[in-house]
Amino acid sequence: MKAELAALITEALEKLVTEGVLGAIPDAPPQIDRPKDASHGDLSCNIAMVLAKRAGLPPRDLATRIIDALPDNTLVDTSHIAGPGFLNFFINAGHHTQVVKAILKTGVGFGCCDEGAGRRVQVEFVSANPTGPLHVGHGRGAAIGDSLSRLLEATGWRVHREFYYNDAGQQINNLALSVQARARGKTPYDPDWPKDGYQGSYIEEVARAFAAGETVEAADRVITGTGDIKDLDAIRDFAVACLRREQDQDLRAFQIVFDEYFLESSLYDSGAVENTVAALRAAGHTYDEEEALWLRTTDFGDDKDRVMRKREGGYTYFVPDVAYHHNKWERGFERVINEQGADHHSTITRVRAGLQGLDAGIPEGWPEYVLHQMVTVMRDGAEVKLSKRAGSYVTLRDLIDWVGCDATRYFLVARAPTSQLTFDVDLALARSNENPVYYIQYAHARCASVMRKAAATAGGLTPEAGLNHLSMLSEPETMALAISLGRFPEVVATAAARLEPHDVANYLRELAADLHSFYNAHKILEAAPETASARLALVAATRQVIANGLGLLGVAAPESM
RNA sequence: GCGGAAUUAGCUCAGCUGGAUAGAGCGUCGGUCUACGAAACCGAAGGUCGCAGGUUCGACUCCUGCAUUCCGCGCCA
Repeated sequence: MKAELAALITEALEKLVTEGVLGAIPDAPPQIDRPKDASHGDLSCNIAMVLAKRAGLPPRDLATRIIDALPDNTLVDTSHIAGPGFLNFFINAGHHTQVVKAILKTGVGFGCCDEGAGRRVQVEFVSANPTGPLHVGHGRGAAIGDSLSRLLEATGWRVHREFYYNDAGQQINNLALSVQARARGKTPYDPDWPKDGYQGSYIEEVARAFAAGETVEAADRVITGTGDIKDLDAIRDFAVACLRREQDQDLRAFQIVFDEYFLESSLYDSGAVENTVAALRAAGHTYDEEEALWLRTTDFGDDKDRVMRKREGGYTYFVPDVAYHHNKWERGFERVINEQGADHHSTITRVRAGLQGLDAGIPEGWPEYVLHQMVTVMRDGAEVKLSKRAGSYVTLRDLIDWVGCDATRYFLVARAPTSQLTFDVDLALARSNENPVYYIQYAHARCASVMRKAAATAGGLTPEAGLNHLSMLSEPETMALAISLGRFPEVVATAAARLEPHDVANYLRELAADLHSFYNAHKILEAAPETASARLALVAATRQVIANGLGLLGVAAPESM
């Protein structure tokens, strides 16, 4: 609807250009807003104020000229000039309700567009190292990353979901040593417990399984424990498989599916790391100093240069990081979006600097990043800091066990990633209007219930029949609901463009409120037949949009609760 | 000290990339079930948008300082 109006206004501007009132029309399409105040119409435009100076006319005079130049159309009922020069448009009521037809016809596809045109985007998220169960921070990353992926798919992108992990570094070594110590019957309280060892009780389970010779099947590997507690390599392989399986289970419980698990070790095996170093050297961005090899990242906006190869010989972690992202580029992803915790903020400059240093024609702002802030968990009015199994942090599994997958996903994705999140367990558990996820799901179930009732009634009331009587829809609550339904495609497009899934959550809250208001104000099935069928069509359309929206968040849309 | 994020109603948060009288939910107060789902609805009260400048027709939004909170700042990952 916005686009239609923008086109009309552009046409009017073109006419004013030929009349010599304006020099040239602006490059960008006119900005169309939805005013908060209903008396300002359905849509408004600020173009007269924007162009007033260039036209050499007072904004209100220019506004008059624009309105007069507007071509004949069926979209706009009336238009007014208001305030300093706003154009306010009242849209024909029929246009608002026609969206019901479009929704029922398009179904699950309503809200989607082809902005991405099948281009490929990779979304990397979670990327937890296999040293323990996923914690709530990973959960936030999982919820945001998956929802982002769904939004991109809905807007025409081909999405590749990827999970990257370090399967060979010092942290993994600590993991192996911890398991070995547990296998030898030691506890974290013993004096010879490994330094920086992992203390959670899950380590004990791994040790027991290894000793018992169990076979572990994870999403990307299968390993059998040898039981030889002196063989650190065997323990390492087994422990990694165990923790990967643990995380697989967490992700499955959270309804997240990845297309690919990418191993850091593969970058060494394939020679990608060595090739990256060689390329950076060849491009002349490196130098030797104090027996180490440095990358001149300050050439690319970093505040100091970074070591690539340490004095003792190994590479620092950011070298494989650069190799990994070069690999992503070579795989042909036009866009790459990395969803990470904000504590990894400093890697952005380094990775981008490394990629620029390769002189491979990679754009400066590539890859894109979405960073989320910390999550704290509140229960019974106090912060929860410990988990039974993991010890030092609250796990994603804890949250899912406490409040369920739907509420966990909704709460973790409903806030802007940039703001710190307090997860209120008691609120997420509440089965009342305190709880937004149930509020939205209830709206969906309510629609489904009305539809069931209609289908079971002898009168033959169907949403399809209602499509011929949409003109019966007229009351304020009814129109408000129809208008909200019409916003959905804009919400999806904006949320995808800004990489902000929480827009969808907010929209659904508002849509559910509109549905409930409508429902309480007007009888549906007991109205006169034509009105009843039209309202039933509106309800069916609402159910569809709520289902589509919840789908973008990875939250279920129950038929009954 | 440097970099990033945040600061909006008692609480938790939105605010459509600069628009009109700053919005929700919870909580508080007051109403609505012989009713298609009351897990709902309707109404009321509640604000110096952290502070101070600047940019312009117009600032919660952009710029510059300052304050406070969180996160980074390793030849760890």
